[in-house]
Amino acid sequence: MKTIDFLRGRGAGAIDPAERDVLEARLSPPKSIAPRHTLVRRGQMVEFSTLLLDGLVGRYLEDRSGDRQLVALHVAGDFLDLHAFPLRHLDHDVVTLTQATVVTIEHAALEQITEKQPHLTRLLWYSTLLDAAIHREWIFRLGRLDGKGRVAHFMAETALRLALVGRCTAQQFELPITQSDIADACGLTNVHVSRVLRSLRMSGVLEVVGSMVTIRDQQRLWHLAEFDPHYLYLSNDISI
Amino acid sequence: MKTIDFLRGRGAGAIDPAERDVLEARLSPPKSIAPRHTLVRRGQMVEFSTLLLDGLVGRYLEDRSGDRQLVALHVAGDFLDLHAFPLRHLDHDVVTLTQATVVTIEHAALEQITEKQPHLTRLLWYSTLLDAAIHREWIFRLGRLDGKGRVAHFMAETALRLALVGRCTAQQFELPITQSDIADACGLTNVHVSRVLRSLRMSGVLEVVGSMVTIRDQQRLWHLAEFDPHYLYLSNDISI
DNA sequence: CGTTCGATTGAATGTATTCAATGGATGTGG
DNA sequence: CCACATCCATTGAATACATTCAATCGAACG
Repeated sequence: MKTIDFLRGRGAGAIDPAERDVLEARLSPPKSIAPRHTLVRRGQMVEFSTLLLDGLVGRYLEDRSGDRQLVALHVAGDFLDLHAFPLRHLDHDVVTLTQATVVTIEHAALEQITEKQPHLTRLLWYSTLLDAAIHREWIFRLGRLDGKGRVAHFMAETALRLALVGRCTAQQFELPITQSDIADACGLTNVHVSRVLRSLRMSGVLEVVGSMVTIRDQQRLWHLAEFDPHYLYLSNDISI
Repeated sequence: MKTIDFLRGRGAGAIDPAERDVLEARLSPPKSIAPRHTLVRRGQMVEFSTLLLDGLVGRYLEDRSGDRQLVALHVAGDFLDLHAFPLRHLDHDVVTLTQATVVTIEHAALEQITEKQPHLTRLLWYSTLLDAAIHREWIFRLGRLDGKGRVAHFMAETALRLALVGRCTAQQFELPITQSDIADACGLTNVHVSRVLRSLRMSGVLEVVGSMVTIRDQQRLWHLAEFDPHYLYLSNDISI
């Protein structure tokens, strides 16, 4: 079995092989999940956490009228709900966007790790703080950027995070989600996302054909997005 | 010295007196900080974390033109930059909004705690995850609410968090910050915040006189804000 | 073959911004 | 003590941005 992508490319004091073994030994066998399947519902007590091996998963808050705000998008290597270990239950829903492959780890096992493996514990903690750093950047995206900037920022971030786990090469990546999903992430309507993507395409910044995204001009994309990957805490040896 | 307000009113398995002693024994003497003073700058390596005893502190991301997006507002009892312990440096600035009183704890001391005190470690972890939960709600606020809803949501959250630490009684609280600060938090201009506050005042929902905020109709405030305090992980015995 | 879903476009509307001007409150130096 | 500057809040007018509503179209699916 392929080594999991957990924390791959991140600046944290690397997870050492022994720790990786400790973690992997406690993981369930991989499981495949259908698209648009709810893994964890808001408020539900959870006894285990889920690590994403492949696919895309979203975390959602719902408004009164049932419209969803995407508050996080997860790619391979991300823990989806490690937060639920200290918190005991989540304040939001966790839903697959695409077909996904996951493994789980019991909270009892995580508790053992916190008792016996302080360094590994700090790495797990660290990974939840990366989520928080990304949350903050999403606040910035929504609070300070217009539609074009928001979509550009979303794409810049997603490309980079996918690149870290080998899912974006030569400025191209598969993003098998709808324009409504992008709208949910960017606080826009699907109609406006359509117009924004056209504008990005027309100006030669970025092209979406089917589910394949191609970045044509990264410099302008990053400029539009006011994008600075600092917040992703990449290791120094990652070239962008 | 008054017991610190850390995790007061939260649902976590309570911090027990022995643990509280462990923590308090390692805290520096209290220190007073002037308003608008930068405590931690983005990217700066930090060797200690800061716990807020009194006052208001903001965490900011800056855009290219120097405009700030507030990504978090901290009240008494909050750790301002516990994130910096696993992360080593921050992706944002930490700035006092008002006069503030803080104590610090060395990262070396926190590391010892993670080696010897797994339960206390989980509580510290938990407190950073509360920050993340609040981040998510801010994403919702910016992505799904209009100006009136955003300001209402900001006020509803702030009132409740201040109430937890005894700084909001009878639906009144001191909020000695400017309309521009509120604008920075809500992704609006100060001009529009002024209009929104007028509208909230006119409709009898909320009144701001000087730095004193009075909630006149909590039910309508919460409705406008689509506010549900679930995400604050309050203990069951907290009445709102 | 008809249905559904996602993407696209146009027109009208609404919300928030920008720019500019004003006024009150506070603080400072002459 | 007054004159002046500064900060914050407020208001109006014009503009920009995004939404809503509605219609169309192609592709995928059963």
